[in-house]
This record gives sequence, structure tokens and C-alpha cells, in this order.
Amino acid sequence: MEIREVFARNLRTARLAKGLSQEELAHRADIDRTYISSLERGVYNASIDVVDRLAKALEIEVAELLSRKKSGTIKRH
Amino acid sequence: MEIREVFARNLRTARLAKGLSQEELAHRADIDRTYISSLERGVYNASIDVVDRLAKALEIEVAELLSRKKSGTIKRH
DNA sequence: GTGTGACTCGAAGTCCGTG
DNA sequence: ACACGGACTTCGAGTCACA
Repeated sequence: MEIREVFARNLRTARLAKGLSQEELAHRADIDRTYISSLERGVYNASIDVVDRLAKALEIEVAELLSRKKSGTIKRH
Repeated sequence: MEIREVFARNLRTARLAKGLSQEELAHRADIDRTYISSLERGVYNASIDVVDRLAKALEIEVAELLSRKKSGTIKRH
């Protein structure tokens, strides 16, 4: 699984957990609205400074946006 | 402190901890030697897939390369 | 074994709009 | 409130020669 897809999923999850719209997050992180949309769809490999800005805007750790931690990947033998 | 500087420091620290030269790491991560050099000097905001490849080559977590955790920043007021 | 400037090129990122 | 597209600019990705 590509890191940008992991990031895409984590970003959307974290944003929704905070109850923010893409536009609100975009404004907080000073990033273009449509670019946030692209990131959540896994279109781009974001640079670490946008990841950093997003983490700050979401008040979470950078690691939380890039973690591959799975919840439903228990191998059933 | 800019995230790319944090990354630069952590990358160099992690590489040396593994006892690797820039050349060896470059070979393992399939990245140009001089580009690794640039990253360790904080020239670029690396994209997350480069960070991901380096983390794998170093056998560590992505978070470890991006963490701002300080060891010597205890404020002595 | 590493730092650096110069270079090309394509992806990152912005700004306009539409449904 | 979001997906998606086009046109645009900026900057990271990647390589080379040289110190």
C-alpha cells in the first residue's frame, strides 16, 4: 500500500474526527481547498511541510497522519 | 523549527546509528547519493514517499524520521 | 565519503471554474 | 460541502562535475 493512500485515509479520518470541512481545514493550514480534496483522494505525494501544517491544523501528531496502523488486518490464518 | 530541518537531523542520526554511509543508504533506498546529502542538509521538503523509502531502508518507522522529540531541550528556566 | 552549484523535468501546489 | 477539470507557477526529484 502506497504511503500516499495511507496518508489520504488518515487525513480524512482525522479531519472528520475534528468535525472540520475541507474548506475550514484548508483555511487553517493555509492550503488550497482543492488540494486538500486531492490529498484525501490520494492523488499526490505531499511534501512533509504540508503534512506538518495539516497536523498542526488538526492538532495531532505528524505520525498519526502517516501511520500504517491497521485496525482490521488480523490474518485469519 | 522547520520540519525539513527536523527531518534532516533525524535522518542523519538514524543513518549513523545504523553505521551506514550516505552511499550505502542511497543504494538501499534507490536514491541518488547527492540527493541524500541534500536532504541531510535540509535543502528540500521531501515528499512522503521519499521519507517512506528511507524509513524502510533504515528499518525504522516514518514517525521516527519526522518526530520533533528532543533529547536535550529541557528548559532550565 | 561528503558538500555544492548548475542543470533538466515532472510532480507539487495554486487559482479559476463547473456540476 | 465536495469532486473534478484546465491552466498556471513553484519546487522537489534526480543527475553530473568538481572540490
